[in-house]
Amino acid sequence: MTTNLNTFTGEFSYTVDAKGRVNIPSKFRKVLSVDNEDTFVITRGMDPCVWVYPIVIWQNIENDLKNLSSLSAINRTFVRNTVRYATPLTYDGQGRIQLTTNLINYADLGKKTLIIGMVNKIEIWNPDRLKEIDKKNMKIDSTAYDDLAEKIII
Amino acid sequence: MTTNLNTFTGEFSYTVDAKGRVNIPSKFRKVLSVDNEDTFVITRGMDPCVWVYPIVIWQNIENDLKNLSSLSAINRTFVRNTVRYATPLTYDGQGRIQLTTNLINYADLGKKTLIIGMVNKIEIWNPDRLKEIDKKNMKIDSTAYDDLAEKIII
DNA sequence: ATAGATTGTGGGTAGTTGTGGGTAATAATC
DNA sequence: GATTATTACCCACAACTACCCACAATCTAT
Repeated sequence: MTTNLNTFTGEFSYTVDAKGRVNIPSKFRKVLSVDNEDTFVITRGMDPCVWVYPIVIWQNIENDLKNLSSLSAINRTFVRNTVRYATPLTYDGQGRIQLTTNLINYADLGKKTLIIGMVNKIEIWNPDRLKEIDKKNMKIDSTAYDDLAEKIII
Repeated sequence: MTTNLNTFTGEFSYTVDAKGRVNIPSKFRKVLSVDNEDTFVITRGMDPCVWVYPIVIWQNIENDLKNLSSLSAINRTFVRNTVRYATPLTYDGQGRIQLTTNLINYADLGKKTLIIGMVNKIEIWNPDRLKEIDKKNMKIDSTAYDDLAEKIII
């Protein structure tokens, strides 16, 4: 195996069927480490899209959250908003996951979708929504990347 | 089993029936470890909602409370308010728990409820009360999350 | 180039889940 | 002790979900 496990790159276009199922690209399923047992966690993205995590990656987040005391109001809000829309699900024999209506509405998903590898997670987009965001981001001054330049060498 | 035991995520909407029963989402019942013997402890949340713990998790909390010295007035108040409204209960053949009138009143529960997985516990909300809290929390300065950001990478 | 395997998409069916209500056992009240 | 209220357990049913099969399009390898 050459490729990194649980690491996703590339863009694919797929359809959401009448039952709310989408295919996870076979390239992504192939790099899923076996301890995931074919299971992802889907949740709201920070942008209007669906985020899909391999479950073993998500469990690290859960474990961190467990250590936050509920005596603090900020902690409670943070935990609630983080896990509120998160659902673990296993893909079926054809490699599809069943989306929740809540997330379909949030990401405004129709029939046509774009599935994008985001290194440690996957994003599912309505192509139109993504186009809008892309247009908005064109205006970002390139100096905005300067901070990142210190952290990442490309 | 892939998913963490006694770990709850996601948001579900359910109804409280005329007898004061609510369904525990089947996804939550499935991740309950067997040593709970289908039993939860319900109590007042710190927010205006009902908290539902797997009984084995609650027992850990009780043990922590035992270690708080009653010499301190704050400790005494804290212990009293924490355990005062706590009731263990088992779900019926259809997966429902019977709420107490005390907690229904406290959380102002009507027919429609939202059940939210909060990792190590479950919250039962009146949707309107939650909307209010959400609105209030929108105003939280985002710097308030900075401390959390250092502990948790999403 | 062709055969075989894989992949994406659609649909059917049996089992599960959420919700309502009924009845018998238990507890509370007078 | 008799009567009423409350709780626990059971049955019913519609809606939904998980699982299975089918098939065309694409890819892989000889």
